[in-house]
Amino acid sequence: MKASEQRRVTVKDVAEAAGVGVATVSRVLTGTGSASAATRERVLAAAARLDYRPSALGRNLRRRHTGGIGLLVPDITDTFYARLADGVLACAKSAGEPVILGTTGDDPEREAELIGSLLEESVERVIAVPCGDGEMWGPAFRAGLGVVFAEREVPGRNLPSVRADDRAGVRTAVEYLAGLGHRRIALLARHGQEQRVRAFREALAELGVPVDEELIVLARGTRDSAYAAAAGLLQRRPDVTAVLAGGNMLGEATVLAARELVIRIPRDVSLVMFDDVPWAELCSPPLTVISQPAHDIGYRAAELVLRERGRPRTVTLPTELIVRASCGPRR
Amino acid sequence: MKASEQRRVTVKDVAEAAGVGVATVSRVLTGTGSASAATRERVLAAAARLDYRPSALGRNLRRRHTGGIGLLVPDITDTFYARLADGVLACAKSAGEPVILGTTGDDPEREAELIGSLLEESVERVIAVPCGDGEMWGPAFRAGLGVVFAEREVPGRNLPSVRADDRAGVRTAVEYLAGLGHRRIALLARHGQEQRVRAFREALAELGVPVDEELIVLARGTRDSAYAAAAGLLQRRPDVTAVLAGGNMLGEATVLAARELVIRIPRDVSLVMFDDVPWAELCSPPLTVISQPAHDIGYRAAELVLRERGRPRTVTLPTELIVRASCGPRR
DNA sequence: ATGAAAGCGCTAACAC
DNA sequence: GTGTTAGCGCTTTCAT
Repeated sequence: MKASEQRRVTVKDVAEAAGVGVATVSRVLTGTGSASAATRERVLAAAARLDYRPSALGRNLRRRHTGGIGLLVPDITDTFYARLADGVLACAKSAGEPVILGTTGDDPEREAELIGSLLEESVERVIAVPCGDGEMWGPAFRAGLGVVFAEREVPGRNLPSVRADDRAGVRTAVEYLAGLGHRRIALLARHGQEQRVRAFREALAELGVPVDEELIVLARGTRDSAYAAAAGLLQRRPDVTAVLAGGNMLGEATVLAARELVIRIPRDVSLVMFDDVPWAELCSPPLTVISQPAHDIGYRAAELVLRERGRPRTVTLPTELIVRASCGPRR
Repeated sequence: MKASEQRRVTVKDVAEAAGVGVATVSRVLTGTGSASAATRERVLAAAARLDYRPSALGRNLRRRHTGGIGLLVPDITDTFYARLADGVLACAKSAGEPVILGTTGDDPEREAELIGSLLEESVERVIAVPCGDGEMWGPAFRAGLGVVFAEREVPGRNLPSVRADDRAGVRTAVEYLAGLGHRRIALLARHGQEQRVRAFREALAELGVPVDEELIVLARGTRDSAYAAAAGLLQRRPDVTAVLAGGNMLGEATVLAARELVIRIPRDVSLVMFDDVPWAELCSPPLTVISQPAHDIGYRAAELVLRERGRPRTVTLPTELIVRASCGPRR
């Protein structure tokens, strides 16, 4: 007998074995409706004896949706998103829901494709770090999809999202740097993090530091792009005295580029990195960072998408400045 | 009109719009059977006009299985597994299949739970980094699940798996260390990496270095456990002169523990870490590593599970010693 | 080449 | 309290 010929145990089998109708089995197993203690007992026993596992396929088709959660991140290789995913998984686990993971590579087209296949799978809840301007979310909403955005939000519409407090984080970093005497501060950010760019401009303005647009450089979410951005900045503007890297990959790229160009941190340039990662402490020099609760962002997003369908809430989580050794006074 | 009241466009709608039967629509869309060029045209046009998306639910129920791939890793926060997952995603994307991610935390019980829910979802292909002795895989095989193991394998049974060449990697590291004059070499490994432990003993034996069992310490797959293992080893045996960390988290823990105990690397102890990660180069000192093709492991595993059902193959990928600055001659 | 009809496994009306 | 029945959306014989 080949393994592939195994017939699946179904409600019908259980019903037969327990001497009841299929509906009763369904009721007992899902906890819906009522059943006498005696029958309940018999059904449970039969199910256990046959090692019955309800088919999610049948249930989902009937209910016309999947219980699962779609999770869309730019890059699972970036520890920030890995931690975020971990948070989502932790919450989904307690709800017993499967998580379907997709990576967008920060490409709106890929994002649209992924949304499409989630729709095909009848997934009705998704957590996403959106890229692009959010055009592609139209079909999703029309299909009744419950969406919670994480880390970033889509401009325009007012949609549920959970994010770190970028404004406060950037502001804290800039104030710290300015307090050390820095004036030519650069910002390295990813596309889609306009929030941080805005906050950066504001913080500078409030401190009376003129905004030099050439010192704000945007990168895509790949290591190569991050490196190019960092190296380009450092070469083009050797007068920068401090840089704020808007993410751990950007921070990594900055350290690498600086070494390559024999620019010493913090003697020649100070560095503050967004997102605390384990290696920040191991780095030479240990990096001063703005830590973000990546895990919590994921967890809260999952809570929102799971339990608060419809209520568009937006959650902002605090960041924290952790001073280590990558910043010094203005040279 | 509430969004949730949207009725899904079905084959029936398309059939009606195209003036044909549902069977024809199905045939045209799946590419099965035959249809005249004219009808094909009409069906395609109707489908496009109605923005029809076939429901995976219906199809899967009918076919009695899901196309998706289950992916089980110990910890998505560990960059090795994140890169592995990335490889799986890359391959799954080209096949258009969704990936369901679950984390086991290296806990056999959790692993069993996850296998169970994959079975409920009728997933028929899974890629897993197994933990435990593989008892829990029995039900999976009985259900006809196609499994490919990654990074580790389950002892006993001969099952498809793709792994880095641990034997060669460990051997290379040990030879390198021995060549530097080291004799009291410790190994930090994870449970489930018995392969590496065995290779370690063999390599030592071949070089005529006596095996000191106290110098082989096993940890669970968490940061805390890794730190405890590293710190414990370094404290208990201040005479060790070199350590081989069997994974990036173990390496991280070793650097941290060494700093805490004011043990200098490489002056006091040399360190070789399994798995090259971006921060290895940024670390102080830059870490000498045995690099592993994490992405490829995932990609190949996905290829195997997708295209080579049934043929139990086992793939071994090469590792490479990358010398940086964390090793020195025996003090 | 194409349509009608039979389910896949499940749940929710609806009867009793 | 419990059984019967009608689908959910799709693919696949089986006729035509």
